[in-house]
Amino acid sequence: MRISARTQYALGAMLALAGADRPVHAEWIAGSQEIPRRFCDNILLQLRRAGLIRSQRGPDGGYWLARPAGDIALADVIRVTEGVEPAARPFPAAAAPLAEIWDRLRSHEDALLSEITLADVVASGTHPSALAQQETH
Amino acid sequence: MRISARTQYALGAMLALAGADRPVHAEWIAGSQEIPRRFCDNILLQLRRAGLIRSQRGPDGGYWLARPAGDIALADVIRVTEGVEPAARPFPAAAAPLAEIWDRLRSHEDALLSEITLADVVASGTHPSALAQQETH
DNA sequence: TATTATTCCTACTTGTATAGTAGGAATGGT
DNA sequence: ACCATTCCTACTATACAAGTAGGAATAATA
Repeated sequence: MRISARTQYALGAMLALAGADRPVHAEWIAGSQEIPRRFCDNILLQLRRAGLIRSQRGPDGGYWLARPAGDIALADVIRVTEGVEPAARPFPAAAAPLAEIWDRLRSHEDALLSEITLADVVASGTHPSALAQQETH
Repeated sequence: MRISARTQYALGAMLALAGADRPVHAEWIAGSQEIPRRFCDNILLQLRRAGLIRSQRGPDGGYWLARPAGDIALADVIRVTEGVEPAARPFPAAAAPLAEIWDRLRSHEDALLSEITLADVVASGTHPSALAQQETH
């Protein structure tokens, strides 16, 4: 389970937005999440194009979530920054049974990341037990 | 869950050895698993140094498993080829709750790959149901 | 309308890892 | 002596990740 810096930053930015109650500047996001300033711009742009956040230009502009934090899963963010994987090269027939295992792992990962929302993670910051319950249902 | 070509090949090679009942040549392993010939050498060398396989030089030399296929987990092979991850960079404090999630995913992955052995995978080639039972105990 | 702060966009640079290849030395059977 | 094999170091080429550069577009404010 590879997590690129880009993805980590994107999730951080989304969590920052989830915790804010009004539009915030890229400057502030970058600062609070320790994201290199211009790289942050770059990532926010990508998130906006994907429809996860919205923005306003000019002084007193900023960014905010396009949907409530409870409606955005971690997987939604990750899919954007990691892009869609280029369909693994043709499998050596002899090792085919492994494919089933990779599939199982991928499914589990996908299920978990799809059911945890930004709101869950924000809540887990204050209620440390919140996330622990996620896996059970 | 990233699987490099190297790891995929290494697992293929190990499965090939698990299915053989006597020492086999790198030539044959490379052929049956569609591994580039010299890259295969390279990988077998790494597996031998890690103690997973043994070898014999000269004509009629070859490779074989160092332990029974039932005693070698997929994770044993993967740890060798993927090396040990270089301890993720310091975490932006603001996104700390994510660390817990990455940990959970990694643990699950590790548990699954540690309990499936080469023998299990070989068996699943003939009994397609064999692998499906693994996750339950 | 000029100024200024912000988002927006393309393209570039640089570092690192992956996927292999090259050339040959060492070994062991015949 | 010969030959097939494993063994070993080092090299190359490509792709991707991480981040930077330069500036255009937009919008509030004076």
